[in-house]
Amino acid sequence: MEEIVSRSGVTIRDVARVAGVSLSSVSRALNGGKNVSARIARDVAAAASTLGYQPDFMARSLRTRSSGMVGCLVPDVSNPLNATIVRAAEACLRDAGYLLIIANTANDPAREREAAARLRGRRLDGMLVAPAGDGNARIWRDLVAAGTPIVILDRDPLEDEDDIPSPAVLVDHRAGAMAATRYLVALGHRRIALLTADADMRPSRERIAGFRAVFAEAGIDAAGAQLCIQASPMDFPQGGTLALLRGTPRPTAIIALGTRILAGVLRAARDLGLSVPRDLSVLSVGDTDLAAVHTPPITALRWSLEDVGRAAADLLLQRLHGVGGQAQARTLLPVELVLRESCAPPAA
Amino acid sequence: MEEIVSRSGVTIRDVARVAGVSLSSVSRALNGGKNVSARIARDVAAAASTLGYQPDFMARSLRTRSSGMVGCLVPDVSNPLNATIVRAAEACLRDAGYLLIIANTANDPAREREAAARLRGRRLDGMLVAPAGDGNARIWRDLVAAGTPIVILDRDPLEDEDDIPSPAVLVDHRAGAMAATRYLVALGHRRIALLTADADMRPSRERIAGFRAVFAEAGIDAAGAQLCIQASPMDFPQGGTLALLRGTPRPTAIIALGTRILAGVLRAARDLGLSVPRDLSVLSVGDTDLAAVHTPPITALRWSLEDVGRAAADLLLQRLHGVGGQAQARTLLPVELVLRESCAPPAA
DNA sequence: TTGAAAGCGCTAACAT
DNA sequence: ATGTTAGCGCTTTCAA
Repeated sequence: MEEIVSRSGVTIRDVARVAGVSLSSVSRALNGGKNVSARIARDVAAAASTLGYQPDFMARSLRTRSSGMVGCLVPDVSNPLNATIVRAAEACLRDAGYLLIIANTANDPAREREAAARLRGRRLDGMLVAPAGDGNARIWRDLVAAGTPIVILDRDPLEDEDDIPSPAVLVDHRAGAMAATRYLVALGHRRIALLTADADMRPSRERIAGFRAVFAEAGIDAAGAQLCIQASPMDFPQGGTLALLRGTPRPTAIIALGTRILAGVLRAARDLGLSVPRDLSVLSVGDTDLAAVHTPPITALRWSLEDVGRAAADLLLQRLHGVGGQAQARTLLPVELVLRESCAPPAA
Repeated sequence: MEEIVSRSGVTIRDVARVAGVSLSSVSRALNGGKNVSARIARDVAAAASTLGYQPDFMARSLRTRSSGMVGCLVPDVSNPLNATIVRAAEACLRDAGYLLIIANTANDPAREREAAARLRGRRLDGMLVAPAGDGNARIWRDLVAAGTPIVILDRDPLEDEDDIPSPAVLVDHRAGAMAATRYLVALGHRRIALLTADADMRPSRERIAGFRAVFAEAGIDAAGAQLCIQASPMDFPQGGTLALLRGTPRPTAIIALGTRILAGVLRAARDLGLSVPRDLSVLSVGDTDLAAVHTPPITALRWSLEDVGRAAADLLLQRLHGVGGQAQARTLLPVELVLRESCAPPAA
């Protein structure tokens, strides 16, 4: 089985010539394999491998109007959470023969528009997207209308002209936040602060809603539920927490939305000489090394990022392969509360 | 300036018809703009925007033999270090009009081969790659030989047939490791363990070399330099460290190569009731939230991942745009020692 | 300066 | 079952 390295530029024509058959026979043999005699199949395979033939996807795409590529728009791949999602999605899509194209949007609608425009001419077969905001829904709706299958990642599902929501992978942040808040309330906390960098995206919104719902259902004075929302000047987590913890009355527990925030909270607590959990209970939304390894280890809300990526890829593949009709257009992933040592009853 | 949303399928032909000019004039007007009268330029622009024309990159690529895409092969995007590099590179390349395609190789040569094969037919204009090992050099050399510009990320540079090494972005891990080791030695440590999950890739190799070099140059008994290399069963960091710390004599300081390892070390120290830095000094190679926020904060070796990504993208763009000849084919990035509170003189 | 025409490499009718 | 032909949408000679 000899193999000559292709110096690029071996076309289907060359294969046809070497195999002594027609162009289309080669195409058929190499693709479907339908309506191809054994002899031709064999000769073509031999010729192709001898020449080191590699089909040209550009040309193929031009004909078939499908690129074998899927776009992925995320706020920021360097965020470990997103990165994990992307990796899982990439693995699924790769196995199905697709290439993943990533574009960072920095949660910036302008960037997102730009990316959408740039991807439009590329004939992407589908998109995984975490939209930056609602103002931008139009650009996605356009893509949807143009027939590009889209799967939304943990954001509000878009609705098309017929009010059919696009497929989406959602995480049950509300239930998670409720579990976390209930846990703190059960420990005796009545002044709980929730720190977040945004309140607009679906995940934060849902968490905040869950947080409030627990206060309401428990009949606790809602004034105890402090919301600290602060679009991020770089030092927000630490600075914001310092301010919060210096206030009176001080919250006895803090729910930190995200690794960044958690880091700030822990730093601030240390700066103030507050001991966790004796002086302050800390609960992280999102489980990372930082939470798991910190001293003391931080109780955290966790959900499977791999599952998010996988589910998104599956939903998309389902639509790409046209299976299952409209079934299972939505996936809701559970959130789990990982009990560790950062929460305790408030000091009397 | 009215704008009608394209329902996809607006070709250059349509623009030509609407603008009342020929196909080629549109192409010229839209691209170079050379040899185009002002009138035509205006009419074409108007028509294009009215129709919401988007050039078809597939078709264009077929003609020009360049896809406007760059591949990026990394072991694992979900590793925050890689992810940061990827993000920085993506930003640079995007600004230059390129799309980034990522492929995870899991440091697995087989995967890498597969990815290389899959990307070959796509006419990628270039590649950023962190090769998984040396056995695979051939597949890259083939690509290089076929004319695809490649930039190596923090791995041994490949050499082509004429022994010209490929462009590469290297981090000065050896100097970093030396600085770290010297620091510990200066504190009085004589039994220092270096924990790593691999010893083959360039970064680890260089660090180990630096580590040993310091022992040699200081004339310290090399037996004090304990190397703990362990390809990762999932619990290696913790388990391996436990074993190490139970041994006699126990190392008084540990250098942890990577976040994963650091997490394991910290966990193990906690399990054993060892206080950092009183009973054990810990130094992290690679600076992350975990190191910065831990109690106590961990002294760490840091280098700019953004710079790695940016430098790689720049090197590649330089070659893509054919500027600068062969100049500046190599970038060596510095490593910095961030002093924090996890290292102290060993207990007497 | 502009237009006509020839492909890029491939797939998919359509004949045979 | 196999071959012939006509494009996919674009850029690029080559004439005019």
